[in-house]
Amino acid sequence: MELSERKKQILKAVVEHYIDSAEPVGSKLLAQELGVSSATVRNEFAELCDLGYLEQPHTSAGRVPSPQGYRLYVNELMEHRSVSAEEAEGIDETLRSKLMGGAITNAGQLVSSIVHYPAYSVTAGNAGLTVERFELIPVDATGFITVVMTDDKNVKSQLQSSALQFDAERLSDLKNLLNTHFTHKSRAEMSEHLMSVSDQLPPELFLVLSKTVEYAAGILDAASRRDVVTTGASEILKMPEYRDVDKAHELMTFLADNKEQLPVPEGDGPVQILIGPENVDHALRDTSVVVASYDIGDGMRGLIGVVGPTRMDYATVTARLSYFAESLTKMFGKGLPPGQIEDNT
Amino acid sequence: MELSERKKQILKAVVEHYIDSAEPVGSKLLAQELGVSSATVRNEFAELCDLGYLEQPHTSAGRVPSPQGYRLYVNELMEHRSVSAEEAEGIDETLRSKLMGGAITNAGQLVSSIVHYPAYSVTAGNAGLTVERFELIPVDATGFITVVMTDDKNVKSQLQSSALQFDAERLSDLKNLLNTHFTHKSRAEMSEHLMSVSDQLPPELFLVLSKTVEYAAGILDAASRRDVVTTGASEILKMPEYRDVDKAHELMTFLADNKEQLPVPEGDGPVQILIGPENVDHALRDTSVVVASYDIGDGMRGLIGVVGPTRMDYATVTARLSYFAESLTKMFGKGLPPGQIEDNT
DNA sequence: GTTTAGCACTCGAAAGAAAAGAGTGCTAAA
DNA sequence: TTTAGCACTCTTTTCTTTCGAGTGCTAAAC
Repeated sequence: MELSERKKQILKAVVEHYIDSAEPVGSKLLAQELGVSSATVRNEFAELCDLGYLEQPHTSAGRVPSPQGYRLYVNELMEHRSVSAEEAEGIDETLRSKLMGGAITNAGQLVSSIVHYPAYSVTAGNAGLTVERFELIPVDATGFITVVMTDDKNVKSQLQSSALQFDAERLSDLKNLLNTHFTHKSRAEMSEHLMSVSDQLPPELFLVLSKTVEYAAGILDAASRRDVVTTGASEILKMPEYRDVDKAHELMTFLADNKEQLPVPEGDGPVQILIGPENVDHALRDTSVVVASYDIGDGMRGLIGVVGPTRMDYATVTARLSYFAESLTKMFGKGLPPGQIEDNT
Repeated sequence: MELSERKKQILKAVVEHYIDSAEPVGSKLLAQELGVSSATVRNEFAELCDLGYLEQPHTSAGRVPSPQGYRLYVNELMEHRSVSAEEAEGIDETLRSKLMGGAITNAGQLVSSIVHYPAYSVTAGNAGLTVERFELIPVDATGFITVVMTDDKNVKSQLQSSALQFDAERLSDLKNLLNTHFTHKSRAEMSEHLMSVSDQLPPELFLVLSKTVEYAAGILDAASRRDVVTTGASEILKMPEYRDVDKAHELMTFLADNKEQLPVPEGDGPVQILIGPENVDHALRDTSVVVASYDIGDGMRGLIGVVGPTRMDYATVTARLSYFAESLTKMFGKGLPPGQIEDNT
């Protein structure tokens, strides 16, 4: 059953008042606002309660939106705001100054400072990554530099030393071996192949080879790992719902220790909203999460989320977060050279 | 004036009781413990108050150690505990499992989980670092890999592209140019030299050169930066002194936003303790900080600190922290290959 | 001279009582 | 269908009271 126009109006008003006061909203206030009597509003309240859109903390308190109420608000009632010029300027400025050659993992921190809720940032793991090319550069008698380029054109390198003497020729042989047999292979295939050549090589050489391969495997591992970074947890202490230290503590330790369980929706829309009990995780039962994804390039996506009480300022958060995500995407799209966006190499 | 033996004993007892109860300690309790009457203890209390070692929150409460009292306790009275076998095992285990190829910046997190106070970790900035060697590896017509080895034998690399065509010879020329004029130079010298050659080179070549030099300069910058990472801030919410949300909030935002101001003592001893007002920073006025430094190798030192209320369990924290720092030093000393201890390359 | 028993006193914390106030639900009239 | 009116419910706030731990001081005991 579709709600009457007035019921929607009332629900909207309740949600918005509650969002910025954190106090149950009573009939008198809305009566004034709608130009009807408080009794009328009360009747509507009662019905909205029956329908499950509102709740009352106790008999003689005002009404509070239920999760279902928030859901309706977010889906239909909320005015989709876009960021104001000043906000946009502020966000751009933040991005410019803080992300300059800086780690993508800091994205969460920036968002948190923009929306004033805790935020998290998920670096998309690239599981299918392989090595495109090995390069070995002699340094001295027993050491050389290993350079590994992955097929997303990232380059990592390390100094490697071995007991074995390596002249240029030998190094070149090793390099060829690596490039012919260990490129464009998955982690598992690399290990497998390493095993298979273990008895065809002199043991010292094999040792060096395996060290190099392990280094490369480590790079692939690191790239496939989905890293979650949370920031701004202390923001929640400003909110009345977390005046209760125990509640605050619960959420904060969750954000610190169980961040891997923060929602990572398989996205369709640009911004997704999870309200209270819609979160699978029990610890997030009375928080809401707003998540946006952005394009890193190479078809890969990063994810940023905002966590807050169900009484979250959805309109503002959604607007800022999606603007932020768009800006990030644009930034990457503009084709910054990989060396500059590459995270902390 | 030297305190009498009994006064010391009483002070010690007050500190230790207060450390684990967070309640002012009364004369009755100590009377029982020392085998004297409560009146005697009260007399001693009064004198210790006059001398500034104890304080009373209000007339009819027990006594609480003053910062000066803690100081005396830490300097003379505290039994310097060493970690138990189980603790040592636990710490070693933590180190082994979590630091495997892992970031040194996580040291703080480990310490925090070991001592149950917020912790911070400072990566020692190496300001005098220079580039030891450049290496350029051709990839395709317009791109090459830049490899930079610094004089601490760390190697970083990046893919660089340019509008200019680079054949092997030209690349080799560029490499020689870099290695002859831009190695073993400070950041400033590099920039300076770059300026001075700007008109002696064809502009396109100069562009590529400067990109490369800037990349190297960025690496030196990053290495010289003193990074501070804080973790475990939520630990404070367990402590009675931070049941007050506003206090907790103050400290937490300080740990999140002003971590650069956390004390970085120019160390002499292995572990340093700063008690309450001994901290210069106002926000740390009623917290204590315990800091230890560890050897990274190359003569460089890292720093880990623990932050907590003045009523901190100094004996345990000191013991665990110094054991942790020693273990870290040993780990580095054992000569793990640079590639493994190198932070997130 | 130091220690101890005794006792009146202080002050915060906890418990209880009372008042205030916001908001409701229901009924009956407009 | 809306509204005014009114009794009722609960929380919040405030004020008092009580309770008790702990003190400081004095005078006696060791």
